[in-house]
Amino acid sequence: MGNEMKEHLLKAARDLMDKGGINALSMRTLGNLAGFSRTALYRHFENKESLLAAIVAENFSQLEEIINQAEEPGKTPGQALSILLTAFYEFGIRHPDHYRLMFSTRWDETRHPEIKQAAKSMFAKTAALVSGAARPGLSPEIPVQKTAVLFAFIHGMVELHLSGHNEVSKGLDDAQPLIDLLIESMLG
Amino acid sequence: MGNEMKEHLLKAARDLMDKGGINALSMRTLGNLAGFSRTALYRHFENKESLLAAIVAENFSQLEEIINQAEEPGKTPGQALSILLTAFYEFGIRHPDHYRLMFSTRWDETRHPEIKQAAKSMFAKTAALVSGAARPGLSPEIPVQKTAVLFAFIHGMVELHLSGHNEVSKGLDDAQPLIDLLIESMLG
DNA sequence: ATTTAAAGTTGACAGCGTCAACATGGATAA
DNA sequence: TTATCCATGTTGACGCTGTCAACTTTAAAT
Repeated sequence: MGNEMKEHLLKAARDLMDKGGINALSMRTLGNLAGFSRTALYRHFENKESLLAAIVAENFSQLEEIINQAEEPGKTPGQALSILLTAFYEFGIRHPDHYRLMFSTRWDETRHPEIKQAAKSMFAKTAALVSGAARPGLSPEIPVQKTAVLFAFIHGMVELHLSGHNEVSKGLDDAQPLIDLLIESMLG
Repeated sequence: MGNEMKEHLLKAARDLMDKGGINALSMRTLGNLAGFSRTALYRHFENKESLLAAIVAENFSQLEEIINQAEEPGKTPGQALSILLTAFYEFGIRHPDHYRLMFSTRWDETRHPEIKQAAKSMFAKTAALVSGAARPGLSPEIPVQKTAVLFAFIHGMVELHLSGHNEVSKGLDDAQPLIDLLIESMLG
């Protein structure tokens, strides 16, 4: 089964990244770590980009699952949004290299449609929550705009943290008040 | 004068980046483009990281200048904030590789203190505007938190745009309403 | 004028992604 | 059963990268 081999390679690639970051992941060392020669992977992945794309696709599934699990019943839309954004932020903090691979890379939409679709799906889920919190009679594009603001905010929070540029929030404990402040401002 | 040579090299480095992006900037081609041999630069910059750090330091000065120029008299703090964030966003859109170098890279605070200080200076300037818009008697840490939210938001907007992950705002025209929506929500 | 230090050059090393040529083995077709 | 073919894996090679060591040249300082 070729799929078995692919999964084996993806697992080994994750081990390399977990140990030494994105720079430790080279096609040659990956081949060796997996117990093959330097170029054996090229029978299973066209090139490094497609290997990374496969990892990213897995990550998006994982992130979507985390977000779904964070959903608890009996919450107001505002509380649900807070939980969602917090889970998103925590994912970024805990998996820096994977997060950057997912969101700081330009994934060609035509070459990697699964990735773009996963991102859109997450956006839609968030937009639904925002719409649920909107007062009836509100202009229909407003929730989409608010969702975009929330997404840009939480993504910026993660990126600033990962690059050490965040002068205020040093971790999740500091980020939580900012998340809630924004949600209150936008939905209150 | 060694400084002359440094400036010449930095100028050539910018030309390389402008023409072919960050990947086109290699020490070897830079040396050749500047009219020297492969390794001549190493007499002026310790390594590639310190060369990039010098470029980034220049960029921060440039960005600060742009932001200062965007300041117009006779504006409310909300309007001034909108202008500031818009100028920041536009800078990121117009200089993708430089922006990523500035904000998507972990610049060691002890090794490159100028860079960290430039970022803090920008943050402080923004915080002053937010404080100016705050109603008197407000808890003093609230403006700082609001500033952090605004900064994360605008940075996220740029990053999402640069990586093609922004499902809503495709450019400045689409970003402007989001910027103003957030400012109204936070300061209104 | 002699010493010294800065600046520039060439050769080399280890690493990278990736291609071409070749070997091997197992499934498939005759 | 035998012959063919294709998927898989290996080795060698190319051109690229950052960077160091050794050497030469140039200019300044004593």
